[in-house]
Amino acid sequence: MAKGTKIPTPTIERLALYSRPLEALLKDSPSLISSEKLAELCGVNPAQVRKDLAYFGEFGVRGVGYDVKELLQQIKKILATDREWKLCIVGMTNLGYALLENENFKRRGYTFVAAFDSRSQNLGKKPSSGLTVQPFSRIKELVGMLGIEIGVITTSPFEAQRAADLLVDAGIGAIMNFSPAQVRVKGSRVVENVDFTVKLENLAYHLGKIP
Amino acid sequence: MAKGTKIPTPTIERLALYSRPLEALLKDSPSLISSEKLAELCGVNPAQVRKDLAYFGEFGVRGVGYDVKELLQQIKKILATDREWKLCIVGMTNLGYALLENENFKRRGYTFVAAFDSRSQNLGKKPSSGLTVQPFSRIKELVGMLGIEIGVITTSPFEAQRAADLLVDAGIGAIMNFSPAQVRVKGSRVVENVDFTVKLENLAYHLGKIP
DNA sequence: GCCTGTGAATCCATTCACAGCT
DNA sequence: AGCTGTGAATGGATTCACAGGC
Repeated sequence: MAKGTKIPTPTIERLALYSRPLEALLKDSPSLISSEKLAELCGVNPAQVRKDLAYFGEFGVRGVGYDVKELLQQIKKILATDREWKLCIVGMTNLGYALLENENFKRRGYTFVAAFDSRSQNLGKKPSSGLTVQPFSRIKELVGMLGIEIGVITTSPFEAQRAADLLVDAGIGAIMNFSPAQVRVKGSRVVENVDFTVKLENLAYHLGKIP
Repeated sequence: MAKGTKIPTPTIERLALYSRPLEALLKDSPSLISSEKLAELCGVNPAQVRKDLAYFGEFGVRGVGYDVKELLQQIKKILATDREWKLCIVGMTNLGYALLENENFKRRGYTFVAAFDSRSQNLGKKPSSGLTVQPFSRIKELVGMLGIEIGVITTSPFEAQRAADLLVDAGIGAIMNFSPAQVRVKGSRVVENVDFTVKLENLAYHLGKIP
């Protein structure tokens, strides 16, 4: 596969998807898996699996399949999840707290090293071992000092844009926004808007049509 | 636009997106908006906005634009969010608790009427006014009795499939799964898998390529 | 003149089908 | 024989560009 090809976003998201069952299969042996088997576990098409992987190299053996352990390693390398990432949370809402303590994040090497809130009554609290809630005014200083790479926004929708601006100004690399307000940033920074009321509304739409 | 046309999922998700700024614009007057303006607020293409809306009718006036209030009403009707929906949470993790108390859900008419957990030490607690945590064994009974339409799974990945099976068996209409394990259900039930570690991994991928 | 509604054109992603390797 | 890697074919979704109505 030619280098420099633009990789489709759905492909990246599926790579993450593939890694879940692979992790579970690590203990099994023989640790080989076919594209058909993996596809079934993830609910996708086998050709899709092969094409996704082929963007990055030839990881399989024709007539045999993929080695589970090696494939997982390769995927982690591609996704850059073979190392620790430093995050901060902005907005100590219940959701912010839940993410801070989230086992699935920890397990994958996403570590929260700072927490911010704008409401003075929340400052100084310790929602997690070693973390003290800091005011927005310290975002710039701490993002730089601690080398924070990803900012997670869990404020109310009204504060989301301000939070994003502060993070960008602090030189953050990427933003994940959980508030139901689209945030816009200048430059080529990476932003994921994960508004899950949108997903709920998709469910409501489908349910509303049936009865 | 012909009736019976299959509506693309992205269109539904964007309709939800459009409704956010429209709600904020409700108080303004004159309460008119052009596809271009709305598109800009949501970060999409103006033609996209018009095409999305055209699937469902002619809501605008040529040469003028869309009436904010009426457009919002129409969108809510399409998405079936002009009424209350009854939900339950399965898995009283931090995330489960955060969703239960989530203002954005409440504001949009999504009401949690039951909460379940499998761990006996959590049973009987009252995470929210009027709600008592119930064992999995009561899912079937309560989903039927309370008329619960949407089940939200916030268990560990290891319990997610069992939770889904129990919900389906109880006759639930739709499932939203927050655990990082794909759940599969038989039949035509609607399932949304909202694994946000997948989104994080997308950010990591992009960040990993830059420096 | 202005902005919607929409066929046509383009772009992107998925699936098929088979050549190629073990 | 079996399963990967991939060009070709298909299927969707987005964008363009303009006709149509205020």
